[in-house]
Amino acid sequence: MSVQERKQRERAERERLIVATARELAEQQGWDAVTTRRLAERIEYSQPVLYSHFRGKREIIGAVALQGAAELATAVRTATSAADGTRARVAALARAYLDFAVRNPAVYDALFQLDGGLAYAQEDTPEPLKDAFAALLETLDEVTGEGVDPGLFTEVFWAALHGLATLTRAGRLLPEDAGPRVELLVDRLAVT
Amino acid sequence: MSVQERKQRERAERERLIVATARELAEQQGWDAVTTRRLAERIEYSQPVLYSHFRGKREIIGAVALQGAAELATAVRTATSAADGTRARVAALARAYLDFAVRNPAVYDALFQLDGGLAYAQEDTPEPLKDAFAALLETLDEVTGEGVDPGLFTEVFWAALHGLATLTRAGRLLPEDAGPRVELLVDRLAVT
DNA sequence: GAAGCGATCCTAGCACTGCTAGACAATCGA
DNA sequence: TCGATTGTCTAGCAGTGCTAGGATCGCTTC
Repeated sequence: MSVQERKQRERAERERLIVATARELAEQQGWDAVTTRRLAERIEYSQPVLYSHFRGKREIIGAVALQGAAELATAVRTATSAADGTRARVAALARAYLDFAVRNPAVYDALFQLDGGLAYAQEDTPEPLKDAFAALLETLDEVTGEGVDPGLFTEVFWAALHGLATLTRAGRLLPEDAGPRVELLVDRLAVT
Repeated sequence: MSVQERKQRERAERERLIVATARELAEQQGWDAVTTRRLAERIEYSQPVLYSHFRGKREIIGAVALQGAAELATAVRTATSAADGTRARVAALARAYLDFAVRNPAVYDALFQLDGGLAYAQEDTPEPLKDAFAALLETLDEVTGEGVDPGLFTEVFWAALHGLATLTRAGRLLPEDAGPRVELLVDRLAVT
């Protein structure tokens, strides 16, 4: 049995290598540069090997997205837990979220921009995605305000952050005023 | 000279046909289905003809985007001018914007999601894009609040709308609660 | 230790993409 | 009517995601 176990281990290791390499390549040169040929070459296997691990490129993007969701949740929780006071916590959340988008553009794309074949806002939504949303909700729950559903409020707040992140990165908004924009958003949306 | 004029007219007409066909095809089957071959076939010319009008596919997307920007501006202005009262005007703006995104997904993508080779938030930004932003600013100026730059406020409000539009359309938010989300956004962001 | 068998991987190829060079034909001015 | 110019098309390039089929390797059994 140990032979099979070793093989399984090696297979899992190679799968990790594929995802890590795809992510690395995407962060370096954008997702357009992540072709199956280039990816195969980098992991030093032939193209079809990729398809023995994933159904296709889409699923590879999905794998990167799940990894990113977990990291995003961690980043948000770390930032909020280090902040004192309600207002500061929400501001920290917003900054951490936008910071993540700036620092990991390819991962952010995989999560929210590209089609990774993942289910969102449904029962069969993968746990990391649900948890990332939960990480936002934990802090935003405090500032939802009376008579408003915390889930709904979180969605709106998240959408605003997402809008800022994507429009800035696509050159639709100049990055210079990013700071004041976040301050304005927090001051207005959050009830403290 | 009239011969040349006729030719110019015919050329311009064909260019309109290309843009209109690209838009139609994109709305029907998504931008992925808009290949240069399919597009050429639909306008009943060969592929290279496209390249005598546009540098490439990107520029065709850009042309659709400019068309969309003008329509978006009109839609927003029509909606706001029909509303009575500040609060109602802002709500009408938000609904008109989101409605435009839902009704013209491909055009919305061309404007804010895809690369149409256009300059945004700069001096050489095409007029229709500037004007679409101006259409938002005209109404949002009223509810900016003291001590806040109207341009900055418009950017934030716009980003929030953009976030709602894209996340909803990408399946990240369920469309059911679209109404309450807009109400919440307007109530919180706008100072009335 | 050898033989057979199954899992694993690669070569080669399909149908498609955006884009372009060069041949060809139609139209214009002289 | 002739030459030149403009316009259009055919054919092809390099690249894409993905897959069928054969070859090779390593494990298991005798």
